Amino acid sequence: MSSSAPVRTGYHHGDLRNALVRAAAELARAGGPAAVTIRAAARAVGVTPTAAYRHFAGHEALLAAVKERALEELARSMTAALDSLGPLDDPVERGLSRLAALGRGYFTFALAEPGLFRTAFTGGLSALPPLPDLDAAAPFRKLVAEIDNLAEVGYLPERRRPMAEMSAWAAVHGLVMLHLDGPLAAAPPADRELALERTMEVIGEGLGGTVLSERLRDRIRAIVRAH
Amino acid sequence: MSSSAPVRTGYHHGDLRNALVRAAAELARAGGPAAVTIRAAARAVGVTPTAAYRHFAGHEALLAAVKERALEELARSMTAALDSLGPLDDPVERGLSRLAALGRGYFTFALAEPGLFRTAFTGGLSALPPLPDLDAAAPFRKLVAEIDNLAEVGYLPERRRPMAEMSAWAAVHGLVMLHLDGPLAAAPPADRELALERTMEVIGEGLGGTVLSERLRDRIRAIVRAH
DNA sequence: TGTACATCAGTGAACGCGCGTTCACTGATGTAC
DNA sequence: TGTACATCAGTGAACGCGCGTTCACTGATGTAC
Repeated sequence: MSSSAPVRTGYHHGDLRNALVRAAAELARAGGPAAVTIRAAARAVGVTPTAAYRHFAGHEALLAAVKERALEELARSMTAALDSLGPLDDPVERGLSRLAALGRGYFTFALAEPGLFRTAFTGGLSALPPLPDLDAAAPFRKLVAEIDNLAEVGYLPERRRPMAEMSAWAAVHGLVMLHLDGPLAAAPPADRELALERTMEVIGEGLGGTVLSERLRDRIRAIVRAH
Repeated sequence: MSSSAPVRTGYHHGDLRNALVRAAAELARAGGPAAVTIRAAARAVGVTPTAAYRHFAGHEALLAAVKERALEELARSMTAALDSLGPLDDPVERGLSRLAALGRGYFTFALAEPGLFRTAFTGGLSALPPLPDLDAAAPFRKLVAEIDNLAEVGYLPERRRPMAEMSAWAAVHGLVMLHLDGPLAAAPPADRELALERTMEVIGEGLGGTVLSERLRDRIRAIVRAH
């Protein structure tokens, strides 16, 4: 009944750090970045705020831990979308499909878990490491891998390779913003799906500088639609 | 000397509402959305916080006024970029050039006035009206006009028209995010320019589903580079 | 195997902060006659 | 042209809020001998 009343055994918690991060992540899920406070997390765990300072330098450190967690969950959503793809022989078709799946996974997570998504990217995209070591962030690492593959496979000519991951990330991330609190927030579902579909097409064609075949476009559309 | 000491004549201000919005906008410029408070704005004008309540329902109303102002300034930056374009005869070349200029204007404003930009879009893109009446926001209105033109001119086939403005906005907005606090924030200027250039190319080619001629690509690149 | 003691992980009370907002008020302005 | 009075636009003091953070402390744990 009193699922909100935290029960704790004994004086020592044993795993307080993790418990606090977990609790803080739930706060973020429900209320976004502003809901992540040391006091609220401690309250949820059933511990004094002071106790949190044994495990975190301060509020900022707790928030950073939550952001990391949210980023991992985002990466999992992207992986899930990738895994739901059937096998494909043609390498270009396969590569473009995987790119579209990544975008779908990103988008789906953002709309399903706006609180976590917003928390991951509160204070801008500062949760992502600077350009040289972008691979440190799981979601970006996945994207870079697919873009690299698209280059190897010959779809992305060398001239078009630089910054291709930035354009792709930007388009999908921006589209999420448009949906989360923006003009598309209240749009009919059909419009929203169409917006994602068109954006993935634009990316697919724009990156390679290729006009996609009808068949390839259909594939992308199918992937984007199947959530 | 004491430029920060607000001097006021008489008991009645005469134009307090505007003075407060102006002051709040300066706070936003310097410190982003969090710096916009009723108390700080009143302080800057040299008036009691209570006085602000004669002109604004509360903090939210003041913030909304600042957002509006910031959006207008953004629109002006976009217009300026448009105006700096030379005359062009070929309608497609002209249309694509204008689209690129719009993107450049958006980008330039965001990087030059991060505080105002962040304030305009704090709480997501909620400063923008919902889809049906997007034209109410000046920056979006400009974008839609150019996309419409691209359709009229025959560059955007009917199938590709829907949501084209969303994809374009998303890509540029997302790219700005990547720069403002993201992985590109500390990147070398050459990389940052390249990212914008490539993104505008991807949009240009991806929207129309066309491979741009070498000449057209050069034009876009030139526009993006000339800030 | 028992005990002394250092160390670790919590408690409880309190602080200051700056904010948004409300209250009863007063000085300035303008309008009817 | 002067005056009474309604109205408007400010003042000044105070509230409560929830937060982050610090202090001196105490209960629990584990290790040396």
